[in-house]
Amino acid sequence: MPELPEVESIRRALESEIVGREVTRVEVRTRSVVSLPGDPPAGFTRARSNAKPVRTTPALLLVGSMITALERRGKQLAILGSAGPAVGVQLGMTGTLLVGGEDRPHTHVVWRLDDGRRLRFVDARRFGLVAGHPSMEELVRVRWSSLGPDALTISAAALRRACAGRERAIKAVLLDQGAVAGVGNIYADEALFAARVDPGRQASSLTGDEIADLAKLIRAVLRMAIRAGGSTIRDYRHPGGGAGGYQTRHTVYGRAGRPCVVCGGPLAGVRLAQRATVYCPNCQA
DNA sequence: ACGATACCCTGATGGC
DNA sequence: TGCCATCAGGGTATCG
Repeated sequence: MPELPEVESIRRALESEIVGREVTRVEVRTRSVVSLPGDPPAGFTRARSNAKPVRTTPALLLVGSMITALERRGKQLAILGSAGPAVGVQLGMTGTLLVGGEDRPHTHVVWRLDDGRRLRFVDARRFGLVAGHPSMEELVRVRWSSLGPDALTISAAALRRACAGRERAIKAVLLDQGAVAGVGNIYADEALFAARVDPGRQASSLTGDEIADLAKLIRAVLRMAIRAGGSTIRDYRHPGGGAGGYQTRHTVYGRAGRPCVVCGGPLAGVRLAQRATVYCPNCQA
């Protein structure tokens, strides 16, 4: 659900709220959204849901640690603990991290902090994951090593490498986290429109100039979205509960059939890489 | 190796 | 109103 700008907005908000706080206890309410060393692969655990009793490995979930930093790569978050452990958080489609506030349904993990507040992982669809690791190095090895370069700072050269030899559509490449980390369905369409590139173009067919332009516009679109606090379409909320503001600035996402903001022609809605895709057939020829 | 598919799960929406 | 089908911002496993 949340793409890079939403995850980065959450990271920044949490950074000022919880860095420096000590975790005094953790409550795992839904074991199937938690991954710990020795667990079977995610799919297996997922299918069996809560068949296993809750296992307590509090230190790996930061109990006894002070939170020292929050890091992000693509859409992935990491919460670092002073005693060594690091917790990876993947928000999936509907996941979020909240501090304080009202209790909510679909709360799966609750960390109690030394100032009395609680950090919660809430995720209606349960596509998200909270993963405890003994160290940040281990988290990076297990969960981040397969990610491509971060989209917020992607260079033209890096995007060229991601597209080289790829016969798939450029949009499919942008959505592939192993090629470019952080772009999801909204910002893929927005960046491709800004760059005037047809989302169905074969990635390998883009010229050097087109790649350079696209890389620059991916960075620009993501930066603007972060500045606006991300896009709130359905569920996304800041850790304090507020909504983002970038959804009012979408040029194509969610606007199929409506006029293109540049040429006035009707925007096309198609299905590409199993995702709803909106583009201007005239501007993105 | 790559690309396309199925699947994980709940909730909102639109058509009948 | 109620029911059903369809659709969602994502990631992974598996198959060809």
